[in-house]
Amino acid sequence: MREEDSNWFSRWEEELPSPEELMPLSQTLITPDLALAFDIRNPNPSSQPPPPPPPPPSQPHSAEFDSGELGSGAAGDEPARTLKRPRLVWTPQLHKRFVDAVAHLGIKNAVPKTIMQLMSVDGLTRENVASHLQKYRLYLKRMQGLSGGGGGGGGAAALSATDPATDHLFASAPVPPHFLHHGRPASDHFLPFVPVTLQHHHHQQMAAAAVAAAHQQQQQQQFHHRQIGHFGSPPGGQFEHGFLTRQPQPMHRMGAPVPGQPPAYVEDLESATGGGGRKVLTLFPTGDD
DNA sequence: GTTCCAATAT
DNA sequence: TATATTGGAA
Repeated sequence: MREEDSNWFSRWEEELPSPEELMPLSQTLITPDLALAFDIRNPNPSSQPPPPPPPPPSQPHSAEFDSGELGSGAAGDEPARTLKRPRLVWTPQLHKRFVDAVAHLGIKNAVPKTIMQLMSVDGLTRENVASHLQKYRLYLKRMQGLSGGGGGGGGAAALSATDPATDHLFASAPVPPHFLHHGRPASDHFLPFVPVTLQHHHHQQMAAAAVAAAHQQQQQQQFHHRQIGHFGSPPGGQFEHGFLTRQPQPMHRMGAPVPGQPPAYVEDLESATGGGGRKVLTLFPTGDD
């Protein structure tokens, strides 16, 4: 049934590559390195955490981060390098950005490094993406397998056929149809991100205040909100984070004729996609569930 | 030398 | 289970 297929396309076309949708996302992961280097802690545990991370000139004490303790072992000397980061939790938002990046790049160029660059998530490493990509590919392959059966047209069949318990995360993001069909770059010839038009916005800061529970515009999917142990999360306080999206790193490419450098995306507010509800994108659940 | 990818480990 | 880490290959 081609009709269903085309239907898919239509849907995705709308849902997918909107540069605007892609760019504004601002995720922030604080790496232990940076956290330590900048001494990020809880400057204002009272109510509003408006202060971005200005250069913290003074530091009374290290917060729960290092503080000494647990001296046994070889930890306590040079924390900065070779530090193990906490496991990255792939939130639906993060995954969405991941999928969008892959969709824009096309399967050919969708390799960890490129994906990571386009995602522009601070703290995200190539390994993180690679690992996720591996699993994502398996997911796609699986879907290909059963979408070929006579069931019904891909989407619906795939959705119902896949076990929600097996891949809820993946089910939360739209899957570019061409992924399932053939390896072809989504970009025919025009698609390297459009350097978002600068939007003059006097944003002061975007520290997430961690508010309402997370409900996206996505389909009716349910997620398990789980508390994750993150980096500088005070065990009894609120989380603090909110930073800058990763900036283009001064890296010189070696023969990579792919899309030009990831333009420095300007931060921007995300406008709801017709839903009407504006949502604050926060990295972690507030635990207010 | 770097990055990808699949397998394997935690 | 989900993610990290490893090791071989391009």
